[in-house]
Amino acid sequence: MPELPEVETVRRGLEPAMAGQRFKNVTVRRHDLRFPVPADFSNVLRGRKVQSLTRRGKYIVVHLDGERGFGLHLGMSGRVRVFPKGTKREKGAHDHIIFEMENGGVIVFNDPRRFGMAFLTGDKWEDEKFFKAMGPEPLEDVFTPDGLRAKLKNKKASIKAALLDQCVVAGVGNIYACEALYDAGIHPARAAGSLTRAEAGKLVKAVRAVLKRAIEAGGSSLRDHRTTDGNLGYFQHSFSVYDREGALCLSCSGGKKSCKGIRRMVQSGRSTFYCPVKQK
DNA sequence: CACACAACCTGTCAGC
DNA sequence: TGCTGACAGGTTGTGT
Repeated sequence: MPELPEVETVRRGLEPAMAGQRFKNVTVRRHDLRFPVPADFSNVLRGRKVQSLTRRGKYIVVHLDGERGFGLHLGMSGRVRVFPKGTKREKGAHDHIIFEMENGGVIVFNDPRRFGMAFLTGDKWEDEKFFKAMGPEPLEDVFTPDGLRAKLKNKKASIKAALLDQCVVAGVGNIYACEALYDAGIHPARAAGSLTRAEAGKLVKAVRAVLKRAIEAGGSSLRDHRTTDGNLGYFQHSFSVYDREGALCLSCSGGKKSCKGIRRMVQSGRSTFYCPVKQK
């Protein structure tokens, strides 16, 4: 479920439920996520007030009053569900962390595959190892064609693989890498270092546009993506190429070009979808 | 160093 | 209906 747009959607759903509130109790039902949840996680949070929530790449960072804070990552299958006071909380088989707030609200972190993470941060959360080497936020001004080009310089790996590298740009995952390359008209197998200045410009624009659209749509993603109130995201109906092998893309269905449709290939172990006519 | 790939773990879906 | 295998949004560690 979770690339940048989904994580941002979760952050927005979490904000009203957490910000300004104190943790009454935090229960870690399983510590064995991608990394062990710190043994003192609950104790550090209990009684503390949440100041604000930010997102960095695919991570959510919760800032506590005073010092410290904590981070969450949804992995592949993580979900966060908010149950305001008075709502009935259905229990799930993979509810790993339960945050009970002083106002009676309950927030549940659920993650079947347990690729997700929960960790404590110091006062300077940016110093955390997860954020140290992370690339620019794609929706901020720091993400520029020249900056991107500099990162890709001399890279022999494919541009698709490079986009998945969180050091190159933060928050882009498999779906939006495919979608952005399609938008920019760039073939996913191109060597990353071979992009021209103009192509880097197109790609920056495309990444931004695709992510923004997805956030506006309430976080996409796959059939089972849910927002914090349990509703389905609905961007899944508007992918251009992702998971559309064999179909004609918008640009080919309109014209008279002979195109056999969207193709699927595997790059560094992940599915890539692309249109061989539009993407060069 | 840079890159490709396996591993982590569970659920779902297509095919037989 | 039930079984098996392929595959799934991410990240890290290992091996070439």
